[in-house]
Amino acid sequence: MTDTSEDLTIGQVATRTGLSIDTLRFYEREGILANPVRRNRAGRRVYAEHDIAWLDMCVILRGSGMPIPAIRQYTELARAGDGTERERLAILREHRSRITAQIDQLHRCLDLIGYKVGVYEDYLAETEPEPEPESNAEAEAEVEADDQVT
Amino acid sequence: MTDTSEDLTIGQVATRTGLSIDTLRFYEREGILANPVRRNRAGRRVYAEHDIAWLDMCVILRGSGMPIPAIRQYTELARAGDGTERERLAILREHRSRITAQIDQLHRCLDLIGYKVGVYEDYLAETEPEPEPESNAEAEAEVEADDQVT
DNA sequence: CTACGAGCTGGACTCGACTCCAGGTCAAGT
DNA sequence: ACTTGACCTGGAGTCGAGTCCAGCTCGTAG
Repeated sequence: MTDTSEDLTIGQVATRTGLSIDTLRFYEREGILANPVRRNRAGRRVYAEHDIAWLDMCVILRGSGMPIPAIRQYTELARAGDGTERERLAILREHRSRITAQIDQLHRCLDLIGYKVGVYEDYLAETEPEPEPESNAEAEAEVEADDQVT
Repeated sequence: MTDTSEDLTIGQVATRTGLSIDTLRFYEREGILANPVRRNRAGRRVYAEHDIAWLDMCVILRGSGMPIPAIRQYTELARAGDGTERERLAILREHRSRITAQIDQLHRCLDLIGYKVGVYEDYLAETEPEPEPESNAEAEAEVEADDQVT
């Protein structure tokens, strides 16, 4: 069942997931594919549509900083099937809390940067109202260490 | 000027910034300290209060994923002083846009996880309404590969 | 005097996540 | 028959960001 339906080569999977071929093989070695990849008689990998879906998920999780061991753990539980739902849920919840913490941290950084950008914008608006289209004049300005700009 | 005011040892800076001593020396080698660290006659590093402020900023920037070369670049401009404000502003703006992109990405991941958590919660609520306080019974459930749980 | 704790240096090591490479196989096209 | 392109393997290399270590120097306390 589900045999001649929609088989994909590693190249196709690479273009569709945005991962490199090397990374796909690497992920396979790392055991984060939902099920062992089939091979054709030439020994080449044969992927199915649902591998794409799984990999898309992996891409999102990786993009959010989930380390490969955690993804592998989740994958193994999913492979094991029934009875592992609680653990999978725990993994997801934990990663979610890490993500929200990370978002908070990023917002703190945004605040900092927003403040600094404001300072610089004000400064530049004061001192140089015109954008000055063409000039590579090197200004050897007074380098007086000012604690103003932190 | 500003000599005997508030000198700090590397150990104090480490505890106050949360960075390790090794990391502080590493950052110094990487050139992301606003000004060269002074030394006492024994050759030991002597930090000042404003180094803490600068390092706190570095910690925030690093925490938001800004790579060390970018921080160094910014630092060098800040060291160079007047005339580099435009460039500093550009660096900040660029990093800001990377941060917002990253936040978006994290939110997308949160959506995914939120969805999955919901699925698992519903599933567990259906099949096991009681939290079952004490039980390590290993349920060898039917392991039928279901595409339901992606 | 000796021991200790805190620092110092240069350089090696680790870790995570890829990325690259040499050398080989296979199927299809010319 | 031969070339090409896509794929294979095992293993080495890279990169970023620290982290660790051996062996040394101080200053102080017992």
